[in-house]
Amino acid sequence: MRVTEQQAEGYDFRAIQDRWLPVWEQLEPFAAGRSDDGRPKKYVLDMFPYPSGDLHMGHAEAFCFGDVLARYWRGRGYDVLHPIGWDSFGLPAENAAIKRGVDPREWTYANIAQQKASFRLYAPSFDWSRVLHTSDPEYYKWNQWLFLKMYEKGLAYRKASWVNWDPVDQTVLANEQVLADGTSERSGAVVVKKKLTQWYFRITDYADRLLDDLDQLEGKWPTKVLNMQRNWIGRSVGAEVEFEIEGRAEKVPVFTTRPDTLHGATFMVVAPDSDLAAELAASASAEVRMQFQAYLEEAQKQSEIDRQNADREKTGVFLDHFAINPVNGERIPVWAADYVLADYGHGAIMAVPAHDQRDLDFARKFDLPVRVVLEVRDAEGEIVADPAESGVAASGDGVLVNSGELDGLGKTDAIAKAIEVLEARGTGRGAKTYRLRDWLISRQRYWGTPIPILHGADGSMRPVEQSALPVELPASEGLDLKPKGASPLGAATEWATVVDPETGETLTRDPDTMDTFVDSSWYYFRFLSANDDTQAFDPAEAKKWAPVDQYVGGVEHAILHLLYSRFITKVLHDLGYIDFEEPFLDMLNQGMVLLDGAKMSKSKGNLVEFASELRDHGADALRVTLAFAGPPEDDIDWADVSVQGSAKFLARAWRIADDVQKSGSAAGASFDSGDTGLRRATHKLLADAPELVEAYKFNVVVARLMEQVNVTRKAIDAGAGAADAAVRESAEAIAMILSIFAPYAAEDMWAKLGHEPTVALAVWPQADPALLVEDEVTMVVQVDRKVRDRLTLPASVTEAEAETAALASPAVQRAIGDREIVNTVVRVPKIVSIVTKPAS
RNA sequence: CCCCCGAUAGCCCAACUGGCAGAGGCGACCGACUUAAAAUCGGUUCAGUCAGGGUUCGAAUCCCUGUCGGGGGACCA
Repeated sequence: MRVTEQQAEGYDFRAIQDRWLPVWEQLEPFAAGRSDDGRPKKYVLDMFPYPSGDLHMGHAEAFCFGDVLARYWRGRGYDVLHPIGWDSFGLPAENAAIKRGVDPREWTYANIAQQKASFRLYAPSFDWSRVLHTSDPEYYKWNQWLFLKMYEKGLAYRKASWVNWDPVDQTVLANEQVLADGTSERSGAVVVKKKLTQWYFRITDYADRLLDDLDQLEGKWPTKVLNMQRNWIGRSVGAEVEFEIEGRAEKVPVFTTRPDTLHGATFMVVAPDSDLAAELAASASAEVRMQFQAYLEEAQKQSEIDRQNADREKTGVFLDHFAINPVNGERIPVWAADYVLADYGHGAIMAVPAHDQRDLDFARKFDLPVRVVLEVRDAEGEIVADPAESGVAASGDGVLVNSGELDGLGKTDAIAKAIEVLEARGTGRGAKTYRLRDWLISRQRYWGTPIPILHGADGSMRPVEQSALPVELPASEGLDLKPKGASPLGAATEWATVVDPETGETLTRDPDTMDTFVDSSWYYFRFLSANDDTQAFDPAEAKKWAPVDQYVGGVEHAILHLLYSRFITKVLHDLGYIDFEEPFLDMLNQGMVLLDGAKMSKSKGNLVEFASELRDHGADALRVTLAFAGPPEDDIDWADVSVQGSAKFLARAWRIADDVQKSGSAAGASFDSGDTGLRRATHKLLADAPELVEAYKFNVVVARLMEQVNVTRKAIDAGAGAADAAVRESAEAIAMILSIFAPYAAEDMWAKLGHEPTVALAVWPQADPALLVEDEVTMVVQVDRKVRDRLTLPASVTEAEAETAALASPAVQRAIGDREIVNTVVRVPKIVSIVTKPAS
C-alpha cells in the first residue's frame, strides 16, 4: 500500500509520457516555417531510416543525437526544420516478398507504420507534416524528373561495360557497393564481372569539384569522412602520352604520374580485357591470338580477391606489336597483362621497370630490358643498386640521367619539363585521372523507381514526357520477383508496352529501376516542399532553409550516400535551382551501439531490443543514457552503461522541480544575497552549455546537469529551502537544458515550475556576466615543480602582487630554504612557478 | 605497404590557447531508512595519463620513435 503511494508521488516516467504526448500532438510545436515565424532558420537533418522491421538501438542513438541538436537550436531561438521520412525502396522488401510471399509494398508500409509508432513514443521533435516515403509515386515522380534533367544534360547515359554482378541478388552493383574483398556489401556474395549495357550518371565530370570542395568542409565534417572521400575520388596528376603503334593509324594514349621517366619506358602493357588488347591480338599471328584468348579467359576467371593480392606472380602475353616511344623513337614491345586495369586511365601503360616495382617484377619475369633514367640515393647518400640486379625499383626522387633534355633535373622539374616537351611536340599533355568511376544506376529488380525511358524497336530511345510522370510501378501481383538476371518489369507486358499516340509506333519501357541511392541523393530538398505536386522542391524554400545546417548519421554512408548527394547538389546548382554547392554544412557521425564489444545481432544472441528498453525505462532514460555514454562519435557498449543510473538522475532532477512546486514559492521573487554560490553555478552552466552542445560534447552537458542537480539539492538541504529564488532559477535552467535530452521529464518539471507547455519552445536565458566573474582566484605556487601552497587572491591581482604573495608564503619560503631563485614564472590567475638552484 | 583516428582510476568518460590529473556516472565498500531485502538517501575508496625519448619554468595536452586497438586505401600506372 505504502509503496504504491510513494510511486504515485514520485517520478513516474510512464505517467509523464502519457501526460505530455497528447499535449504535444495537439500543440504541434515542431511544425517549421509557419508564415508568421520570424525566428532565424536552421535545418537539422537525420539520415532517414530504411524500413526493415522496427527501429533498433542504432536508430535510437542516431535520432537521439539529431534531436538533441534540433531541440538545442530551438532553445537558442531558431525556427528549426527537423523532418523525417523513409528510404523505402530497395532489395530487402523484395527479398522478404520472395521469401514470404508478401507484397513488397505491404511489407514496406507495415514496417513504416511500426517505426512511426515507435518514433511517436521516443518523441524526436519531427515536423510530421513533411513526411515522405521514397516509394510513394509522389516522391519517385521527382526522381524520374531528376533523371530526365540529367539525361537532357548528358549526365545520364547508357553504355556497355564490364560491371559488377552480384550472382546472389542477380543484379548489377555500383562500384561503391563492392567491398574491398570483392564481395557485395548487401548479399556478401563474391562479385563477378559481366559485360552489360547499363545506365550511368556521369559523376566523373564532377570529380575535381567533389574533391576540391571538400576543403570547405574541413573542420565541419569528421576528418575521417573527408579522408575517405578524398581516397575514393583518388585523383592522380601526371601526363597523357601518346604512343604510336606500328601498323595502327591511331595513336594510343597512356596515363602516367611520372612523365619524367619516359626515357626509361622499355615496353608497353595493355589491359587484357580492353578493346585495344582485343584489336591488337586480332591482327597478330594465329599463335599469339590463341595465347591471348586463353589468357583473357584465365584473367576473367580471377576473382577480385585474387586480383588484389599484391604479391601475385605477374602474368602476361606478348601481343606481337610494337609501339614507338615518342621521346626517343625507340621501338618497344606491347604486352597484355592483368596488372593493368581496363577501366583506369586509358587501360594501357608505359612500363618503366627501373622505377616502378610492378613493371620491374614484370620485366624480370619476362626478361625485358631495364633502363635506369633516375639516380636515386638512399638515406646515406649512396646511389641505390641497379634495379635490374636488386629487384627493387628505384621509385622516388633523384637526378635524371639518360634522358636527353631532362638530364640533370630533379623529379619535380623534370615532370614539368617533360610535359612541356610533350605538349610542344604534340605527343602528350598534362593530365589527371581518377579512381572514381561513373555511377552505375540501373538495377534489374522490381522495388525501385522505373527509369523513364522508352525504347523503339530500332534501338532508339526517347525520354518519357514530363507530363506523363510518374511512370508508376505496376502491381507486383503476377510478376515473378525472383532474381533471374533480367528486370521483373520486362515481364509486365501490358505495363511495358506503350503505343505512341501520334506515330502508332510500339515502344517498350525501360525495364530497369534506379539504384536507391538516387532516391536518397536529393531527399533533403524534397522535405522543403514535401507536399508540392507541381515541382520537386520550391527554389524559394531552398533559399530559406538549405543547405542543411546539421546532418546526423552513420559513418557507413561516408562514401556512397554523401558523395552522391554532393554530386546531385552540384548538378542542381548547375541546373540553376539552387545557389550553393555543398548540401551538408556540418556533420556528426554517431558511433555504433555494441553489446559486449561486438556488433549486436539477433542470430548471435547479443541483442538489446529498442522496444523493450523503451518499455522498461522510457524514452527519456534511454536518450539520456545514449547521450551520456561518451562522445557521440564513439561506439557505445551497452554493457558499460546504466539505464538505471540515467533514470535515477532524471528522478533527482524531477524531484527538485517537485520540491519547488510543493514549497509554494512564486516566480519572480527577488534573490537573497546568500544565493550567489548556486546562482554562479547556474549561470556558469547557462554559459557553458551552448558551446558544449555545439562541440557535440553531449556527455559533458549531461554531466554538468548532474552536477547542477547535485549542487541544487545541497542548496535546498543546506537551508535555502526549495522556495528560494535561486533554487527556482536553477530548476528552470535544468528543465530547459535537460529538455534537449529528456523532453518528457523536462516538460513535467516545466509545468511544476508554473509554466505553460512547452519547454521545447522556451528560449534559454543569457548567462549574467556579473555572476560569471570570480572575485577571488586560487593560485598554485610551485617550487621546482612541486606544489607548495595555494593562495586565495583577489581576481584583479597583478603578476607582481602574485609573486610577492607567493614569496611571502611560509610554506614556499620553507621549500626554497637557502637555495637561490633562478627563475620565476607568473601566470595570473593560475600559477606561480619558482625555479631554484643550490646556493653558490 | 601507405594514410587517418585513438589509448587517462576496476569500468564508461572529463580536464579551455601547455598551468593543482577529476566534472559526472557505473561498480565496490561503509552508513541511514527497513523486521529483512530491494529501491532511495548520505559518504568513502580509486590512476599520475600505453612505453621510451625530446622541447619547456611547467606536458595527459606540442614534437619524434615504438606497441596495441579502430577505420580507410592499395597491382590505380
